[in-house]
Amino acid sequence: MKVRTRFAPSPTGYMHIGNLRTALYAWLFARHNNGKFILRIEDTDRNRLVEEAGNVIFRTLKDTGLNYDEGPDIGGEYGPYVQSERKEIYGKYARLLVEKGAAYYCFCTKERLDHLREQAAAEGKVFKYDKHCMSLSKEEVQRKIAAGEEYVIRQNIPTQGEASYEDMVYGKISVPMSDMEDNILLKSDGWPTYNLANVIDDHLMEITHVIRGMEYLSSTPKYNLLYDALGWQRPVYIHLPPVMKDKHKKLSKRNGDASYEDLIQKGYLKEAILNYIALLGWNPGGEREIYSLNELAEVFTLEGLSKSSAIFDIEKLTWMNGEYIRALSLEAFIERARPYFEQSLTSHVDLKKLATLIQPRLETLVQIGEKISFVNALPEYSIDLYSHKKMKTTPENSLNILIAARQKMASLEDFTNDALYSALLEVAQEAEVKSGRVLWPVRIAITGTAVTPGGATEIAELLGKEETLARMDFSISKLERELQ
RNA sequence: GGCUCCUUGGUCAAGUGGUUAAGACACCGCCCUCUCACGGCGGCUACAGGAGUUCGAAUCUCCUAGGAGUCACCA
Repeated sequence: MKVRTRFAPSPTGYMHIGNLRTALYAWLFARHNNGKFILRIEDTDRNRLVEEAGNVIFRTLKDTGLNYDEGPDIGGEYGPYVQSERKEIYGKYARLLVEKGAAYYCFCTKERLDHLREQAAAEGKVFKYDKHCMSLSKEEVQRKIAAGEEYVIRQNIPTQGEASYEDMVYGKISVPMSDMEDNILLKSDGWPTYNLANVIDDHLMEITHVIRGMEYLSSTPKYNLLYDALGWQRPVYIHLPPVMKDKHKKLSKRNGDASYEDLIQKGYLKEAILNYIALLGWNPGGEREIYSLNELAEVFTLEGLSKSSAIFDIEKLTWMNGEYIRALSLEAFIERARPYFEQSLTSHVDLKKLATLIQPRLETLVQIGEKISFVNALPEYSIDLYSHKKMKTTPENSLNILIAARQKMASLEDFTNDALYSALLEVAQEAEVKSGRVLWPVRIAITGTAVTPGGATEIAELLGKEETLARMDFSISKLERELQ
């Protein structure tokens, strides 16, 4: 059997991490099995459409490398791949279901339904449609339709027995028929509901494995009834546990910002995002955690899927992102980081040198700005920074050291890290103090920053001789002034 | 509330009757070290609770509790 999976989002907003993970798993399963991955847009709810949403889906899938073999914008032999372009198909099958007795026309008004609902609520019962219109004769139905009465088509669900199926992750699921309602298959506006459309499309598109969120776990038996009525083979079901924001809430764009695009905005690498969410609810068994997309496709199997929900942990993603950043070649890193450098760097320094210092110290790309601000200009700083207990430095004992260091540095032809380092060690020796007594003050003097990506000599090399000496001079006079 | 499902440390998780109950993130400590980070070493913390079955239960059964999903002319 040729595996065919699909990702079938409705274009009603942004794509968040839970959606992306569903797409990822469907993609991985298809790729692992040498099958096809299909994108289908489910836009039958004409009221909830969001203008840009379709494009966000296309863009995200392309950007992440979750390439689809068939889809709205690339076509395929099972198209169209947008439900709004398949309207007649659903109508046709809805009527076929009526003929087979698996569905029926319903003319009940909203008023009657609301009344029934209120009644049920008053009695403390769960509302369930009473199959009122099922008793209508064929003639009555014809007459009403001819008279232009609005109608829907409802699924006719047996009142007795149990409906069950085998889910690949949750195992056997069985639901009493009596708990299922005669859902609407075709709305009065002529559009199908998900209940009908997903079945028709998955079958017509020859989807073999339906991979989707577990919110469909208990309604799947109803869909199976439709497959059975039509004499179609049921697909294999793979329901996924949800990705949570915390113990109680599902991840949502509203109360967090875990959309894919938000994470990219925050400086996360797409590879890290994919890698992290792949492991949120699935694991390959071993201890390895870093996998490229293709490596994931190689090892992905259903056995690794878990049944329980998983909380999205930004901390771990952040760690993994750091791993990905560090694994980049210097060139690749500079390429990725360029926009951030351009945004926050105003002075001219050797980008390669800066990148070398910064790359191993980054967890996200946006941290670049804060980490390199001292490069642009010496910030306002307090001379308290010269105090460091472990280095045994104070503003007072730093002053003379800085003067000596400044003189030594000025005499250097070769203003590189190594040369600077040995020069400053000499200063320490001459003053008969430990290296930290000179390296710490120098770093503070030229950066005015407590924590910097690199030591005193690395930063001196980065800034260059002229700038370094200028900053030394400034800091020396600042100290002289403030120590009076 | 009915129905469906879930439950190993703060988080992700290995584990499928016999283990000192892995590993990772986070946190803490130490080491490395010109600050920080990286790296190395070590520590902390878990089988939701209770009954069974069994020589033996995180693993099997039942009950309880907690949680999630669903109960739309949304998907």
